[in-house]
Parts: sequence; structure tokens; C-alpha cells
Amino acid sequence: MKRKIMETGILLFDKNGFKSTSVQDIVQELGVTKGTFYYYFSSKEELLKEIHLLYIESIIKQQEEIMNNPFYDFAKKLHEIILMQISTIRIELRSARIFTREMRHLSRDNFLEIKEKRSAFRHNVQKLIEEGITQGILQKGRADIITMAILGMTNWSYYWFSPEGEVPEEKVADIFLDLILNGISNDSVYTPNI
Amino acid sequence: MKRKIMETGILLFDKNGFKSTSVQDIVQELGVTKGTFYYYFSSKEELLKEIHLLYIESIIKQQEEIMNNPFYDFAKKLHEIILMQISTIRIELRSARIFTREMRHLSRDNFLEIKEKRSAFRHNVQKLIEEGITQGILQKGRADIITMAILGMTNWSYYWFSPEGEVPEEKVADIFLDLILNGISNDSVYTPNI
Amino acid sequence: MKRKIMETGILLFDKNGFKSTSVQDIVQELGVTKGTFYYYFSSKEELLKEIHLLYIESIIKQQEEIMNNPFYDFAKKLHEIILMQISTIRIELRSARIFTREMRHLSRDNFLEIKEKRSAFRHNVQKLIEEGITQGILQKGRADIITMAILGMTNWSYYWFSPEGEVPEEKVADIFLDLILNGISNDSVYTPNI
Amino acid sequence: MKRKIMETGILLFDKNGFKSTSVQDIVQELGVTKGTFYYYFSSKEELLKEIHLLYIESIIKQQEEIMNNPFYDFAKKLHEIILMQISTIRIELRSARIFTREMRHLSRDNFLEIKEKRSAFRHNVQKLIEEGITQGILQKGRADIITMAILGMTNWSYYWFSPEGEVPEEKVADIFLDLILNGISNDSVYTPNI
DNA sequence: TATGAATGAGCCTTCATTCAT
DNA sequence: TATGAATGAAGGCTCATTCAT
Repeated sequence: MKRKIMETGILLFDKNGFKSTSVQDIVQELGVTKGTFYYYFSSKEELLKEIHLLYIESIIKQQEEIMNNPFYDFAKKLHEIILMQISTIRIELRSARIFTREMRHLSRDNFLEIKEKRSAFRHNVQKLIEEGITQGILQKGRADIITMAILGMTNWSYYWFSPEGEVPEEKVADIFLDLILNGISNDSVYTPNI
Repeated sequence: MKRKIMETGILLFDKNGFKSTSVQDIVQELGVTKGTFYYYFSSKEELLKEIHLLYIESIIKQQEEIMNNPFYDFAKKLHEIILMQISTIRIELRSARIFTREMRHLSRDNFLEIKEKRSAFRHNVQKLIEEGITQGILQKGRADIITMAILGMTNWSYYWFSPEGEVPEEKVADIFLDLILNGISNDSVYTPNI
Repeated sequence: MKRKIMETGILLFDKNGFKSTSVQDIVQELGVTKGTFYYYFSSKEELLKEIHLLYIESIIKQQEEIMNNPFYDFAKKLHEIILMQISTIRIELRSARIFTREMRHLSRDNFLEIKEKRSAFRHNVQKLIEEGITQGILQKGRADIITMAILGMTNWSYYWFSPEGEVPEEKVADIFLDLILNGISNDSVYTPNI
Repeated sequence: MKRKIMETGILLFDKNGFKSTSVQDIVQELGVTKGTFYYYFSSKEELLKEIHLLYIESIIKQQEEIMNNPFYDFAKKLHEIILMQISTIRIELRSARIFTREMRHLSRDNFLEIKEKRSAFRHNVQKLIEEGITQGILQKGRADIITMAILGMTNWSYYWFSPEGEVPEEKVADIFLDLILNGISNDSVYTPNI
């Protein structure tokens, strides 16, 4: 039952937003009563928090498996991390969207707890970029801003990518990775602001 | 007064979200009463709609000025469009965030009206990419997905870029443009998935 | 309207208790809606607080007028204060009962504010007793416990005295005063615990 | 277990009131579940009723032992009854307070049952006063109102007397009895309202 | 142009109680 | 004897909106 409530919560929070989804909406969908909801969750916010935790802990775990894989070189790691995020869409699209949109509705304590894990995820990506620079594979540059550019691409994909569309997720990951590493210009002569 | 209501609405919708901001919150901030609000706006949603329109029409207008500037070549246009979006942060950060987060709270008709303009903006970027390809400046590829990657970078910047930070917006735009055109790898030999 | 809400609140809080009286009960009695209630009071507790304040400030004011009356001697003052409390029944019986029964439902801050005024009332009575002792009118003794005995008599009367009964309030006040000053035994020879 | 539930009920009903104490509060305090509660009591009200009965039957029994003691004269009886009530504080303070405050939450039938016993207690006191008058020990007067004055003193003591304070209960009983019999004025010449 | 009073629907949450196990 | 899951009614409170002035 708890799992069913979470699934329905994810569905409705994504569709209508946390604030616009009432506990009534959730239990009605499940054919149970409000009392049941509060038997499993102490508040609507707790449900939101558990949804956040489930998601962030899942992708942090995947990320760490990639980072710690001794058979992966730098490029493979970057590719896998980007692919992982895009692939996540297929099974956790809704959670991912809730994650980026509804975090502000967590209370201060829960907010900070989630924010910390979110930062950890970002730092791991940034660390990877910095390693690439150290190894001479990447150009020197602002690793922090590059990181944000990459996360921007992947996070934004939750709002347009459709697993049912004509382009499969692997293809999107390839395009992203190629863009990030090589750019899209035909030669390398262009220098901005000249 | 109408302008002041809009400004306060932007402030609060951004800070707390559309659903979590009550008409009471807005008028209280201004020291007027609810009656006043409803004299200028027929509903809370209408305020949201006007905020959306003000923003999207402003950036569409800027975009078109760039696109139609006969003195700009392709690269300059791309640079200017990216810079324009980042620069917007300084004066319209809040509107931009509301734009990406609260659109779902518009009623069907208003939603469609805004969505159309939003698509127009995206299509203009995509058209620019396609021109670049046609002109041989860019490599052949999925212009649509490249467009989403670019929009992802810029839209995401609303959630981390701070005009008060150490990196100025022009620098961010340069980094983004360089990433998009040339990538970040040290050479061009890398080919993913081989 | 605010006054009407207070009157109804006094009626129902006395009859059924603060906790057992819902805001719905109050507004239903008045034929208005809950919104109206919350237009005048920020919470149910605030109504309770205002009821407390109205009562305690009223009797403190009366008490001070008696205490400061230069034409009253000690005995007259004591008589008037006891009579005042009994007389209050006729118009503020319900408030008086709420006062002694529902105070615990005030939040900490409101509780302390009311408690302070309540103590002031008690201290004034005790001060009067101490004056009587100093002036040689009363026997020496524990003024504090005597005070509690007197307050017990008068406060308890709220639970049995009926203004419609055969004994008028002045008569009750006389009996109380006589009991306090002279006791009920036929002579003064009795000494307890011998 | 039943006894433990009653003890906890007494504790919490006194501390927070009947209405503000949930069955959940009680079983939580005991580390058991709601099912257990309903195994021993058919409803929350039944617990309240048993608490009332336990208390009132206990003090009625004590009262009757005093009244029927052939070695006690009138004054001794009055003294013992007052002392008994004050002494009760030490072991049954909470029950006594619940008794005077929560009776209204009993259903009609239970209410009447308890009320009858309560009246019996009061009538016994009044009968004692009347006997004193008949025997010429007390002045003629309204025995009913005198009774209420005495009960007021003793009942009120539940709200201020502390067994840990500097004045022991025997001393309080002595002061009360002396006040009732002899009054507190230094002579007997005072006549009110002249 | 602006106010202030009122509405009514809906929201989150609590809680006494039931019942199969 | 005791548990754990579930119910359903009610409670306090919020809020977008209306309307006479």
C-alpha cells in the first residue's frame, strides 16, 4: 500500500504539481480513504520527501558505480553518466521532474538534506571534468560552468525527450557527448568575440 | 498600480510558486486590499498569464532583432542569442523562472497561446542551426536535438547563475558558445561509442 | 459582527467547552460562514483569548475602583469585592466559568499574559486581607490561605448559583462575608485539634 | 493493564483535558496499540466514567465512615471531612481535578449516575451542618449556602494547594475549619450592610 | 479607483472506532 | 490478549472570488 501511494503520488505530483495535488486526489485514485494515507505518511510533505530521496539516492548510486568502475576511462565515464541520466527518463521521468520542480515545498530540514545529496551529484560530475583536464584530455577551462552546461542539457531533456519518440535515448546521449567533446562547428577555427 | 501588482506577483510567484502565493500575499505586500487586485485583474491566473506574455514577447522581440540584423553572420547571431538569454537573467531572472515552472497553471486556452510563442522561440533557434548546417559552417546532424541541448544550457542557467557571482554573464555566454561550437576536448579525434 | 461572534463563543464555550465547540458550531448559530469567523479572528484560540481578556480586565477594573475608593473602610471593601464577584454572575457568569475552565487551551504566550492578570487580582485580595490584619481588624494568620479560601467560595459559586433562584446575590454575598468574618459557630470557644 | 490504562488516562486527562487527549496519546505512553485499549474499554468515554466512579466512590466511602463514627462529635466530623478532602490531594489530586472539570463529557446516562453520587456527597455535608444547627452548636442560617461555601473552599484547593509547599494539608484544614467556625475578624461586633 | 465584509468550496490533518488475524 | 490496517466523519484553516459602497 505504501508503495502504491508513492507511485500515485509521483504520477499526480508530476502531472499537476505538489501544491495542486490534494491528498484526496491521491487516495481517490487508489480507492482508499484519507485515513489510510496518514497511516503510512505523517504528512503530504513526507510523501514528497520520500519521493525525492528514492530518486536522488538511486541516481547517486548509479553514478558512483560508474565513477568507481576500474575498466572505464574518462570518456567512457562521461558518456555513461550522461546516458544514465537520459536513460533514467524511461523509468523515473516523473520522479526526475518532481525533483527539479517541487523541492521548494520541502521544509527547511528536509530541503537541506536533499540539497546536500543534489550537490554531491553535481560535484561528482565536476570532479570528472577536472580529472579530464588534469589528464590533458580536456582543455583547461571553468570546470564548474562546463558542469552546469552539461547538467542543463540533461536535466532539460526531462521536459522534451519522449521515450516513444523517433530518437532513442542512446542516440541522444551520443549527440550530447559529441557536442560536449567536439562541438558542432565544422572546423575549429572559430573563436568567439573576435 | 497595475505595474506594481505585476512586479510583486513576479517576485512572489518566483519565490514561493504560483499556487503557494495567495492574492492576499500580493496585496499585503503592496499595502492595498484584495478589491484593488480584482479591479486590475479578473483572476489570479490572468496575472500569471500577463507575466508570461510580458516575458515571452520581450525575448521573442529581442530574438527577432538579432535574427534580422543584416550585419550579423551566423556565428554572431548564435552568440548574440545565447548572450541575450543569459543577459536576460539580470533583469528578468524571476520572470524566466516563473516561465519554465508555472506554465502548467494556465488554463487550456492561455496555455496554448503561450506554448505557441514558446515554440516560435525554439523554432527560431532551430532554424538558425539549420542555416548553419546549410551554409557548411556546422556539421550535419540532428538540428532539433542540438537545439534542445542549447536551450537546456541556457534555461538551466536561471537556476544557478548569479549576476553577483565572480563570473560575468558575458563570460558564461562565451564559455557556452565555445562549448557548443568547439567542444571541450583537447583534440578532435575522440569518437564516442567505438 | 465581531461582538456577535464573541457572544456566541461565550455561550457555546461555556455550554460545551472550548475543545468541543467547533468554529462551525459558532457560525452556524449565527447563520454566517466560516470565512466570516476567520475574517474577524485569526484562530479559534484568539477568540478564546479575547474572551478571557474581556472578562479579567473588566473585573480587575471594578476591583481597583473598589480598592481606591477613599470613602470605603476595610470591611466595606471586602464586602464590595465579594459582592462584585457574585454580582458578576448575572452578566458574566459564562465568561467567568470559561475563565476558570478553559485557560489551559491558550498557547503559552497568551496563557502567561492572562495568568499575570489573574495573579494581580488575587494579590489585590490578599493585600486587602493583610491590611485588615495590620489595622487590627482581622486576626493574625496566613493571609495567603485565607485569600484562597475566599476565592474558592466565590469562584465556586459560578457552578451552583442561579440568578433566578430564591436567594438573591446580595444575600449570598452577605452570608459569605458573615461566614468569613464571624464564622458560623454559636460561640467563639471552639478551637480545632484539641 | 486495565489499571495502567486508567492511571495513564488520569495523568493525561488531567494534564491536557479529556477532549485534547487522544486514545493514541494514552496507548503511546504505555507502548501498546489502540486495539489493546478497546479490549479493556468499549470507548474513551467509558474510561472517563470509570475514573469518575473510582474517585467519587472512594470519597463517599471515606465520608460515610466519618459520618458514622460514633466517637466523633459534630466539630470533629466537620474537621475530618474537610481534612479528608484536602488530604485526598496527595493521592488523588488528578482524579479530583478531572472530576470537577470533565464531567460534562459524560453521556447523559453516565452523567446522571455520577451527578447523583456527587449530590449525595454534598447532601451529607449539608446534613452535618443542619445537625450542628439543630444541636445549637451553629447559628441558624442557610445551611445550603454555607455548604456551598465550604465545598468551594475545599474544591478550589485542588487548583492551588501543593503537597510539596511549606504549609502541610493538616494546617490548611485547620485554617479552613477555624475560618468556618469562628471567622477571621478580631471581634464579633461587625455586622455587614449596616 | 479602492475598500471591507462575506462566501463557499476545498485543503491538510486528527481521531474514535472497527475488525480480521 | 493484542496487533495493525483501514475507515469516515469532523475539525481548523485558507483562499479565490464577489459585491455593495
